[in-house]
Amino acid sequence: MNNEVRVRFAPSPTGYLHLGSLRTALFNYLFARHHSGKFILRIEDTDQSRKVEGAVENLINILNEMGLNYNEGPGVGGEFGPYFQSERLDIYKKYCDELLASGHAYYAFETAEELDEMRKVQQMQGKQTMYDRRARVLTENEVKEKLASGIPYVIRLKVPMDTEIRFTDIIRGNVKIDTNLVDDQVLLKSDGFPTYHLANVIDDHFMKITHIIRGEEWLTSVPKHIILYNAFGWELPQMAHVPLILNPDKSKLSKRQGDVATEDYLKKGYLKEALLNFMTLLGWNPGDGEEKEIFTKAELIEKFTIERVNSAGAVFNVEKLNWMNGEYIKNYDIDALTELVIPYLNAGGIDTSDLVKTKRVVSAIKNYISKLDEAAEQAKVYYNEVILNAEQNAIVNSETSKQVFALLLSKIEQLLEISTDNFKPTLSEVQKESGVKGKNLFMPVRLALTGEEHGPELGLIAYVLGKDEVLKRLKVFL
RNA sequence: GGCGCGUUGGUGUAAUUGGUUAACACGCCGCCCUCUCAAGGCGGAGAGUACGGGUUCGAUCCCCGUACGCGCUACCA
Repeated sequence: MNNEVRVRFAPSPTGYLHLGSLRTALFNYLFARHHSGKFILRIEDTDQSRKVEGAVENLINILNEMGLNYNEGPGVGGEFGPYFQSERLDIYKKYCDELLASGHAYYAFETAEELDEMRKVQQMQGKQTMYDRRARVLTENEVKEKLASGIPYVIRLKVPMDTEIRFTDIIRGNVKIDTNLVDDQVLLKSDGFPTYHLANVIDDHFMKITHIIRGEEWLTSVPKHIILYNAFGWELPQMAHVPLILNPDKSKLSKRQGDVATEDYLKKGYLKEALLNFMTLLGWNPGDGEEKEIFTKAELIEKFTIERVNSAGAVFNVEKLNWMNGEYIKNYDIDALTELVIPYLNAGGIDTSDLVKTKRVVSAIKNYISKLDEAAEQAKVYYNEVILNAEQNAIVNSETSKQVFALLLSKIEQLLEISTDNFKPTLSEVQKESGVKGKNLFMPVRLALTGEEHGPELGLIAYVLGKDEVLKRLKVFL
């Protein structure tokens, strides 16, 4: 139990689940399950100015919908809560005071305007913009006075000078950064809330996180965290910074260039299994020359290791997602698929009250769609009323067409039921006996049954319509 | 600008960790199937591993430099 793996997904509630976050959550989840460890959800809601109504609920819903169930966190509890940072303010305060007392942090009183001014000057001088650590020289009495007079303050980290922080990232290997380049980060804001850095370190420690798996954008702030761990005398968890997901132009995946919210993809009819499979393979592969690409969640859990996560960013390729989603649709259990497809058919104005027919339709279209929102368009042909234009009427009313219809009719009447297999042979018989073949044979039948010149193979159409409906439609043109 | 990270066909990834005709998938093109649009089957083009130097009998793989891309550089996460 002592060596139990504990990882966390710690999003700030922005209102939707970004695909990049989804993948981070996914990697954490797979890692935890692979090691029979715990997957924890912690909400990083320390930025009061960015609060979004309902964001947390939405986040939890999507996580659950995606099947990334967490062992501890909002709603499920756990012995290391609370799991909202906004409910842990007293903890941060306490440890910040400790830092102050041990000389690892200090008070600073600059206003936002003063800091802006400072940066502007630095910029003009061509210097690096960072806090000039001016408050470090304040005497104890000066600090006391300012505090007493009620001037707003922040607490900053006292970064040790002239040294180098080295650490090992599971994905990136050894990284080193000169501390002179590390900012005296604000730890506690003037509103009493902690910044990410402070809250993160404290929470990870008390929640006994063993592995920090998060986005690459955090890599450069690791030194700040290490300084904090050292100041507290706490053991550093292992770290793995996963690569970013990119737009086709290689910039960080953004709203401007398409959908980035997981819920948008779900809405369009990407199956969660496919999305999970695809996202996992973006920047990871099982190695060993494995050529398979379709994996069940259980397989992913079994094979997943963070060591094999790539270090380079990966372009999000929707085309491939479409293909993979199509594969999942083709192989999905038909009853389950039908259930999933029904809302999309209804949205397209298709009446699905006849479940038997609906299921036939779904089995007919599943090979032809790559996402569920294409279902209605594909299914339309099976619900069409047959309305023909002049040209099409001429085809249907030709001498040979009438002959074909009559023959076909008599043969179908003898069939017990039309199946996907027996319709084509029946047509072949008609061909032999009537001498009509090719387009002259098929097109009239297609038009009579669907009113369309294009569409799926006739066997499929006849099967979906069923014997009675086929007969009915043929009789119209006799 | 500074610092950090990265770089294998258009895209996602392989390559028994220094010895392969650099492989697979998506996409693209062609053929077959065929009444049509697809699907499916078969095949093809496409990288000499960003570039330049090393180390080595031998580098996709190790080292250095350059270029390019991305990230960070907030009292946001």
